[in-house]
Amino acid sequence: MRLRLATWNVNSLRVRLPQLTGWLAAARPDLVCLQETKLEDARFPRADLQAAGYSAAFAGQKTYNGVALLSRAPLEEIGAGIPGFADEQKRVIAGTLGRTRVVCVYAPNGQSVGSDKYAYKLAWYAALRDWLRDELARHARLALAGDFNVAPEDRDVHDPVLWQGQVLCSEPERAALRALLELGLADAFRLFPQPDKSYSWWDYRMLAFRRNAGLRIDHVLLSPELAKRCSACTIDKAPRRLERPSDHAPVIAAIS
DNA sequence: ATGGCGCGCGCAGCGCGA
Repeated sequence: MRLRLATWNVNSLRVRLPQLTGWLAAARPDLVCLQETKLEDARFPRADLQAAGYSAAFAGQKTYNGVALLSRAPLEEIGAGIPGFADEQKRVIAGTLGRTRVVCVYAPNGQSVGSDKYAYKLAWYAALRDWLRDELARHARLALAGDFNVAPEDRDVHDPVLWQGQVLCSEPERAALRALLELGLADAFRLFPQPDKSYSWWDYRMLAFRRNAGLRIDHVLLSPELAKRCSACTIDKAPRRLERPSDHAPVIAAIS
């Protein structure tokens, strides 16, 4: 099994489709988790992606959220949402490729610490953890990838003092992410030596990308069976340099 | 710095993202 697994928050699939197809041709991933497609399912560009060599499974809605899985080989056991967690927001889609289970997530942003959206974020994380515990029991080879909207540690934050206690960096959010790691999942990016100041998201404002004022909030988490087969994990900053980019860069993991 | 950008919606300017 050789698998190149990627995740990318595209911030509107309609706008980013040309960049996505260009990136697919250049990076040649086998499986891609997309977030913030912002498309109803009837508007999903299935034919364009088929022409690019990928079948798709998707769960979308107008304007907000929306997730998809792109795969060179057919996916099975496709399911949207977290079972038992009623949620109008399309944030989760899962599928199985051979013996590998892939769960694509777009975690809630949380808006600000203490807000209703922050409470929803923590409840969503608790439901995700409970479900993943069962999924991991069923699938030794499991990848959980997406936009987690949490920077795990201060080294994942360009200015930890500025961000201390803020949404995306607060201790309850970091604890929620750690609870996933405590199920046995490994942060693929940290399995390898990485450059300092590696981030996956940069604000559109304040020349943040040029200043590398970013956060690492997009992650690929791997079960032990996949982690021991993982040979690399990198953030591809090239798409963030294009005209009209997504504010997120893709993260790609190689599994052998 | 506490705005600034970019998206969708829809046709003005707002809600939202992170």
